[in-house]
Amino acid sequence: MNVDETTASVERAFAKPLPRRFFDRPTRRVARELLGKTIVRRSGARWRAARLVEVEAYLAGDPASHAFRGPTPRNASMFGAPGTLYVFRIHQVVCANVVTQRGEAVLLRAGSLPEGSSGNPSGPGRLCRYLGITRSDDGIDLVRSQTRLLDGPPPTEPVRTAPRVGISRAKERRLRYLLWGNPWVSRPRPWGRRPPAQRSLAQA
DNA sequence: TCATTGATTTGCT
DNA sequence: GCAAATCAATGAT
Repeated sequence: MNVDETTASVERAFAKPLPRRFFDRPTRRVARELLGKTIVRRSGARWRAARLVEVEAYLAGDPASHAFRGPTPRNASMFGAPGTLYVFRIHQVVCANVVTQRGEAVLLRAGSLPEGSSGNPSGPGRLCRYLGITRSDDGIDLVRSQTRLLDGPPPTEPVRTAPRVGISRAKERRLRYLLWGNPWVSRPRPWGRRPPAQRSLAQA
């Protein structure tokens, strides 16, 4: 889905979300392939969308995962069907994950804005704030609800991995996936002071 | 019931 | 770059 599309074409795309089998695959693969996909939230004729530019994988047996110690009231939706949304609160902020296989999920860390939209979806909390995701969205089905993931053209930027952000355990695992050079990737950005290529600025 | 901790963000130095 | 904000889920007592 592209940034300058009309509501009509959003509706068309909305009718064909990523199928459940997309999510029911090894989590790292889903994470990598979620880059460039678009998350859309619709309420009536209004909609908001972001093209994912940064995610993190949380795996079974992963001490950094909320599911590491098994199901609890908070993480229950991580054990739901593939394509379930897992929303949790951290400090004063909510973050959203896409459930893949049982007890595993992909944290949505940052997106880029459709042309003409304003907001700041650069960061897990900011992305949820931009999309209007709240705790009450925990457990919704991304295949059938008014919040969906839509396919799109493959990213032009290279996909790179990096250590995950803000965790205290399993810090060394490179389970953060991002579009290299994309200005919407949240901090810390793995490239330096300046963007690695002018070309990537066109992706904003 | 109590203490600890955190998949963040913001603002200040 | 670093620390404070701020609160509920979680695990320990």
